[in-house]
Amino acid sequence: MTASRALRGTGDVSPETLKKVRLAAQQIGYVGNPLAASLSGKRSGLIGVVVPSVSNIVFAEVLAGIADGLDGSGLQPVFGVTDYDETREAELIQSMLAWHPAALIVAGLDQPDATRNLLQRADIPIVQIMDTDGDPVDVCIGFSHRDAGREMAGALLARGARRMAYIGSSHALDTRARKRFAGFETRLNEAAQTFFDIQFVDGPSTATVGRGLTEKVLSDDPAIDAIYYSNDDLAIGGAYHCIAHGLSVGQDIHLAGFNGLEITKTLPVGLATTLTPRRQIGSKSVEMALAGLQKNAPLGPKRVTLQTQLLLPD
Amino acid sequence: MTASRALRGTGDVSPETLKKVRLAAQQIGYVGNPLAASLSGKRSGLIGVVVPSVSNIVFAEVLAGIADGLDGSGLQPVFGVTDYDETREAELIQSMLAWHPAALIVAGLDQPDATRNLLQRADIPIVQIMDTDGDPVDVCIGFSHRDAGREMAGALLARGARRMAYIGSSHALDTRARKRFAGFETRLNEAAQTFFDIQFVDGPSTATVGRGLTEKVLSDDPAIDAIYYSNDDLAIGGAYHCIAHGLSVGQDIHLAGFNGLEITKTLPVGLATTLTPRRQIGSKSVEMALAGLQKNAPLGPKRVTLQTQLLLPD
DNA sequence: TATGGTATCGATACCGGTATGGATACCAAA
DNA sequence: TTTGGTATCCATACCGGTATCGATACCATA
Repeated sequence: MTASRALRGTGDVSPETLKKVRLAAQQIGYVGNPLAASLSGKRSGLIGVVVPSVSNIVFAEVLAGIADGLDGSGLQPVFGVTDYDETREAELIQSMLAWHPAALIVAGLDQPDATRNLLQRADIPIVQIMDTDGDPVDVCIGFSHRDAGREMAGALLARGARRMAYIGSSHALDTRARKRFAGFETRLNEAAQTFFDIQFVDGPSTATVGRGLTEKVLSDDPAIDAIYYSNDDLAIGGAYHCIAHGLSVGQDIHLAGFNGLEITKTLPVGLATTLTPRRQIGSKSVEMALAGLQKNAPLGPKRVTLQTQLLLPD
Repeated sequence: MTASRALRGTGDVSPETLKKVRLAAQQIGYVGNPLAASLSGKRSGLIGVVVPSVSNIVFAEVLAGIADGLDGSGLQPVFGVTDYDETREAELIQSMLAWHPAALIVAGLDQPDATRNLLQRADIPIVQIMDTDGDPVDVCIGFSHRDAGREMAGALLARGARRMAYIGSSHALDTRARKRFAGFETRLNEAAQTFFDIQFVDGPSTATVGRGLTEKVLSDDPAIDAIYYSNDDLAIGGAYHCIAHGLSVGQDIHLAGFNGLEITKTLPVGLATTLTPRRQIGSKSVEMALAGLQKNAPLGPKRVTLQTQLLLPD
């Protein structure tokens, strides 16, 4: 018992005993068993992370941020991938909770009620990330997709675009893309405009798909002068189409993506996009989770909204 | 005890008892505590994953493959990110092992001896991934970077390239990039050739950096007729430079990357690249780990080499 | 000297499962 | 009837820590 206290740095151990214990531990190469510690103590050493995808660079960067934020905390991240499947998400959360994690980080605010209840009952900090348009179970951090969509619409209108099309993920799957769409459309309506074409992607959003749909949209209606894509991958495909067909982006047509991927920065044609603080969301979400563990600490804000940054070509 | 056996499906439970137990469990909403199970039984429910980076899409896809392969196995993946830092890697592996995971998946074959010993002593399946040029601690799955480099060199030579440059990650950090470089160079030497310029990237490999270094290489020596990049991100930057400057890729200059990222497929200029089976490495590595857990199972191969695929523009 | 307080330490009881080796019951064979 | 085997079930002892509380020693104060 004294040894346990000594190694953990909990009080009630004399300096000399502490030294002796440390030395002994060193010599026999003692390594604590966090499994046992988690089972015994109230505090568990695991933190659950549930994201819809990792092969998407956006969530990968969130994971990176989480790993970063967790550095030195002594917590190990356990992750699960839902593949945008609500059933799978519920199962995953179930099985994560069974491990009695110290906290849970979950992407999105729009879980079905059953899942929300599950989270609520868990009685650990629940940090919902990537979105702030809605009510968190506990706390959330991210940004407003609705505002991002609306802002981009405004920017395109300001550039003189009048005949716009949308190319994006299926709304059933990606609720955040839907919110951007809604925000964008609202702004259009305010300007007495509307989408002239809407193309939904089913399957993964890749440049290849984006290029194909861009071609389709423009051949169906060559007068289209702006396309809003639900993400940069698709938009890059659109840019490739324009490059290949000699269309002058910024003149003939405006392209707008979302995320502000590094690769859009050097693209030889101007792409509008919204830079999202993904990595920061990851690391901050950890901070919020950790803060939630301090039982006496002042309750932080329920909702942390980070700024996105509109990136427009010259 | 009987309940434990019933729920786990271990034998020695009568059909009726089994039914009763299941029903009762259902009714009280019993969820087992894998923490306790892992502490008690010899088998743990965690599997460790150590990768150098997740914000790199390549490793992100490996994680996706791992999550995929783990689906239904009842194991939870715990991950750690080393940031290409050997010290950090050793620490991470240490702390993962403290959790007594069922198996460990680690990127790379070239850990320092101390780390290898650590792994060796763990007495669980250790699956090293992404590389097969070397000796695994236990088993490994991946492909030969040396061969990939050599193959690409051959392809560029066959296309008539004679004055080649290399742009890539620092060799100190990325041992696999170094192996590709070495393979490439060996092939060049066989053809009595050598690199005319070598530019090392420090910091992350991005399209922006690739574009900048490409500009530098070509302005230093406009006669360069092929550039081998250590990955597609850099190569895409090179492609952007060429597009922006009206260089005819495939004629004036050949560009070769590595990984076969989706986005290179629709790039409006022809980029040579090597498609790597990242996702498959992830899922197969899980299979190998799981196989290693079956104590009586026939010992699988120590080294599984997957095929890469050379993708050349028309 | 008696009393009370503080610092330090250790015995004990869990945390929630699983491995193990009986105990029990029932049936068939001797 | 006795013996032995099989199918089930359960009591017990851990797994490796931590929470809790009592024991001890030592010092200062009355």
